Amino acid sequence: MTTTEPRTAIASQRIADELRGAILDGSLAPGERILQEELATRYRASRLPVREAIRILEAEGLVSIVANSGAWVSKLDLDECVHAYKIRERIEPLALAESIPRLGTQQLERLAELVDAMEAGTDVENFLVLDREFHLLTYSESRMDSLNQLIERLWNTTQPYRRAFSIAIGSERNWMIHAEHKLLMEAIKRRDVDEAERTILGHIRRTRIELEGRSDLFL
Amino acid sequence: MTTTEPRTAIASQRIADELRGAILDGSLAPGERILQEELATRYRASRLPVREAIRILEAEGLVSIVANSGAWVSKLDLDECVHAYKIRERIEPLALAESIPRLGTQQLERLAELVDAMEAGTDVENFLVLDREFHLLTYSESRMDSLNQLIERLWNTTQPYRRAFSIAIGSERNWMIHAEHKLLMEAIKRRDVDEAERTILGHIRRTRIELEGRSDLFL
DNA sequence: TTCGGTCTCATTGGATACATTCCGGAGAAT
DNA sequence: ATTCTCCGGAATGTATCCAATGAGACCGAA
Repeated sequence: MTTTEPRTAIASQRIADELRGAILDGSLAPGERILQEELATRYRASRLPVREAIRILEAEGLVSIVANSGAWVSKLDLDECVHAYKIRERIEPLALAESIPRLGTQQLERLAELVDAMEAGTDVENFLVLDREFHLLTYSESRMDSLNQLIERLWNTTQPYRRAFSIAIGSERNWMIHAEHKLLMEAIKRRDVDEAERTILGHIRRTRIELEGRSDLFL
Repeated sequence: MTTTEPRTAIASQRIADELRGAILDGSLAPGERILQEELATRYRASRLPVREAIRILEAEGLVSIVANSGAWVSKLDLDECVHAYKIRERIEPLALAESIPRLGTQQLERLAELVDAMEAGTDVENFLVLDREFHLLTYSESRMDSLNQLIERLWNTTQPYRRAFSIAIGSERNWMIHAEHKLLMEAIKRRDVDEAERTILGHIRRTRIELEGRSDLFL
């Protein structure tokens, strides 16, 4: 027993996790109001842990708090979403470069599985889950925790818009995404860091540019 | 009156600001324990706003909380500090590139003032303040709020170590920093984005590499 | 002497109760 | 009719009290 972590999921954390899940899976849409009292009754707790949970999510960028007024699920406008992608263009290549040398065979196999599953499936929700796991897995061995957390935060805040985008384009242009995923995976297998960095950069940038043309997704 | 911001500095925010200041100016050293009760009496508030303030700072990475145990001022090891610099190497060039085209004459003048003041002064605390203002000012017109906040967070968490480093090297090798600042400022004045990106990247990277040789600063 | 267990106390986590702030609507005056 | 004011209700912010967890000291036995 090496870890002395208190395993007690303290209420604030638990509630924050549940709320985050609800936002990511789309149950709570951007712009939706968050009532402290409502959450308190739903999760069988008092308002205090709820408040702390809301603060946690605010720090992660998933919730916006206005003093003396209330909290809402964060709503990005097109610009803010584009900004997130521009940041991703810069930092995800770094995570990839640090991670590639340490990725093991099992992880490479899992990447291949994910690519196949994405190509086979047509369900949007399923694609979102697989795509996320694929990319985050490529970064998983970076040994830069703070960086990986940062990346995950960026993915989280833009998740609703990735969903809207995926639904909007249908499975129409997905062949390009699949091709890029394959290129990326091949570069990783060859441990070709430079090529992998270029590929992920292009992948994110292309997506960003497509996004910039779909301002209709942001009301 | 355009802003409808509630001007009421609610207690949690106020306390968070004071605490952040205390950490940044060195009054609270990394590793130091944070007692809720003590802060409560010091800031004439109950423990509740203090708790929320601590959570806010935890989200910013300045404080570490262990459930049922307490809170401490975050302590980075050498690796974590190096990671922060590696992330900065990737994102600060972006902020600079976005900001340069929009920097105005007044801001360019202020940059020149800061460079001169840094060269003239010998006081470490003063240098830290000026250096920070200089760099953040070069990013100030990026119009990417989330990016600028991210950069500020990275500066904040590494501030104690920049202080220790500055003290350790004395004013000995500062001429190189000053030279880099001047190069950067010249590139900005010429609106030469590429050159500016290269310069800031090199500036951060060189500092990181120097830092990697001073593991003694981390106990 | 050293290791293990228990006991106590200090500190944090949570619940309830109260104060404060903000928003919207009704009503009156211009 | 429009605008200003005032009031009421609802939701948030804060304080106080209680429960629970963790750390350290003290004591006892090997």
